[in-house]
Parts: sequence; C-alpha cells; structure tokens
Amino acid sequence: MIQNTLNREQSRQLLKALADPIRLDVIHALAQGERCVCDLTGELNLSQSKLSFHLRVLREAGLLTDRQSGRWIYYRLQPDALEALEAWLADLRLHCSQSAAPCPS
Amino acid sequence: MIQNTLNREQSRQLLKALADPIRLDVIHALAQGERCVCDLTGELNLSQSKLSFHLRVLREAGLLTDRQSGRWIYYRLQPDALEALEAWLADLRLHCSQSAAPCPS
DNA sequence: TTGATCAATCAAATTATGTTGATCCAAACA
DNA sequence: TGTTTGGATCAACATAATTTGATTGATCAA
Repeated sequence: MIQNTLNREQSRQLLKALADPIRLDVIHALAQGERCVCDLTGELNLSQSKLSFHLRVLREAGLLTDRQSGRWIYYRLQPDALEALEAWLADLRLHCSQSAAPCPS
Repeated sequence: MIQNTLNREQSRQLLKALADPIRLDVIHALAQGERCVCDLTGELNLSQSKLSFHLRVLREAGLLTDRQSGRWIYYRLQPDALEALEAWLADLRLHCSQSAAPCPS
C-alpha cells in the first residue's frame, strides 16, 4: 500500500476484509500494538485454524503485515492502509450534498 | 448517526454495507450528489429490485437518507456516517505500531 | 535424531448474502 | 373511478463466505 489513493477495487477489498466481527476483534486487538498469533488465539478465544483464516484475509487485503521470529509469527496493523481508506471516505463526502434536479429529468 | 464515535457493531454495519461492488457503485454515484432511484437504475444498469435491495442495505446502515417527492424517491449520502467511520479508522492507527514483547510471554 | 509446538492449509459441511421474477402499494393523472 | 408508473417487498433459487477437524511444514529443545 504505497500510494494514498485507492481505486474502487482496492477500497472494496479493504472494506470487505474489515466487515466481519471476528476480523474486527483482531483489528481492535492489533490497534493496541503488535501481537503474536499464539497470544491472539488466547486473547480472542479462537481456534487456531479459524484465526489463521481471518489473519490471512486481513493480510491479503493489505491491512496487516507479519514477521517471523523463531517459531512465532507476529502481526501488526498497517496504518497506511487505514489512512488510505480514510482518504477515500473523505473524498466521498466532498460533493455529496448537492440536491438532485427534480424528476422527470 | 448523531454521535461521532462508533462502537464495534456500528462500524461493522457500515463496513459490511460498503463492502459490495454494486453498493460501491451506488455510493460513488451518490458522491456526486443526490439521485432519484429511477436515474440510478439507468445510470448503473441495474434491475429495479436489485437496486432497491442494495439501497435498503445502505439506508439501514445509516449511509443514505431518502426523501419522497411526488412519486419519486431521492437518495443521498449521509456524510456524518462517512465521517464517523473516518474517525473510527483514525483511532485504530494511534497506537498500532507498538512492538510485541517476545514470546514466550 | 526424536518429539513437541506454532502456525498455515485443505476439503467437506454449514451459514450468510445476493439475485430473480412476481406481486403489492401509493401517487399521479386521465 | 380506472390505469399507469415508481419503487418496495417477498419467496425461491444461486452463489459466496465461514467453520471445522485433520494434515502438513518448520522450528526448537531434549
């Protein structure tokens, strides 16, 4: 996530990845800082494969990065992705209050 | 959408409503300003019931408001909802770069 | 080496979402 | 009134996403 302007498909990917209760729990946990997978399973009370599935969705969307250290894998939020989404939302607001011409047009 | 801080469930509703390609088309169309349903069906090339389904999802999430005038119904984006989501995203970024303590913890 | 642990992946089953076409309702107008 | 039009809703069907339990690969410690 280098650039700061998302196209429609990129924003959809981010939104879809975020739009799940378990993944939001993960996001909120990682908002406090980096976490090891083994800590997340305990903290969120999730089965290992279930957590792994959701981490993958978030990672592939570009919302998380991971690093390995020994046999542990640490995940953290990618603030650039969140910032890009904020900018995308801000753009939507700019002209949206324009009234429609009355129908039939 | 009065307040500016979303709880987890509210943000999930907004994200889930946004996370669909057709609904993003609707959002982008309405980002240019208010539109009548009859214009949206043409502009987005959608069947009437399909558009109606997606408008309902967006409306129930709080992203759109509608007004009736004669037999036409006009939809527009609710900028407060977008702004609230931006604020929610901004909060997530604040502390996320904190490194984890090495495992085993 | 061997056994144990962390985490990713896979296939099968389940659940959630979106689509379609028909029907209904209200407003407008003849 | 009766008819037309804009739009919401419903039930049946189709598609997509998630969950589960088992398996695998890699790392580490004994």
